[in-house]
Amino acid sequence: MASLGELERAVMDLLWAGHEAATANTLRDLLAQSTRPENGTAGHEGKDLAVTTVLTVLSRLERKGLVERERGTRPHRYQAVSSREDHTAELMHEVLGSAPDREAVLARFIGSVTDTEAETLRKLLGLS
Amino acid sequence: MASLGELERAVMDLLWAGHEAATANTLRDLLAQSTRPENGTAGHEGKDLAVTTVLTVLSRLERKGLVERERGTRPHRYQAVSSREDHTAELMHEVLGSAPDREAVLARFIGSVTDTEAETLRKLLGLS
DNA sequence: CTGGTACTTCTACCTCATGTAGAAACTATC
DNA sequence: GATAGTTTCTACATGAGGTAGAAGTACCAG
Repeated sequence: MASLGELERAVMDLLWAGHEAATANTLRDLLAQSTRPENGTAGHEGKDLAVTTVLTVLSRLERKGLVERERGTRPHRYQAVSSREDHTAELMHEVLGSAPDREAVLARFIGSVTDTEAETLRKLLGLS
Repeated sequence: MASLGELERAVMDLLWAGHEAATANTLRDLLAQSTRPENGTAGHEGKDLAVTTVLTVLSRLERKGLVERERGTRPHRYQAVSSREDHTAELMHEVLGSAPDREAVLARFIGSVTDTEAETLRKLLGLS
């Protein structure tokens, strides 16, 4: 249950930006941002979607457990449940988890990581 | 372009088994195996699918670049393009690749790996 | 060579996820 | 209470994946 659609991902990108800034976005916020072309990442740039479209997507993301919605306030506030990094790492674990031979997979995985990243990993594992 | 359906995965499981044994499977082989209940992993256990169903799935897997088909021989022979481990590792890279802050993701990822696996990683990284 | 059997290709249908949005219900405010 | 913004419900279109029939193709037995 991992994959996101294009629009879903775009919305998550906005929410993840808010997550870093510890901001809970309202629907209006999101719409404003999505129209702004600077938001390259957000894909769907300036596509001028209907309000309800974004709402629907937010509901679906909520159902998927990726978004939390504050229903108390009047314009509801939406926020990503976890950071983009956490989410991605979790995804990686999901992918890895389905493998019978996890260690073999890890070996391959490590094999094709950039040098910088290998260095980072060494540090994290207390190797240097 | 990563995800596989349930049946697609089941078929890949069979083909991956063949990959280890360097065997190119025919349709008949696959059908025989899929009916065999020992093949827990294969899911879809003994579901007795129509021949064409499996063929269709194989075609789709071929289109996705996961399966290679020898068209020369009469019963065509099918085989996984890469091992399950390679494929999984590649998937992990795909997931990681979409992240802007790869190193942060790796940090989280490493944080939730079993001790044994951490040890494996140390070995792998120590050598390179 | 000829028919039957096995194999392959084409086409099709169903369901579900996702993108998209209108209609209606709701709420705060003037 | 009318109005404008917000939220919910409902709905349709498209594409992926599961499933398989019908028809075409190839190969062996006789």
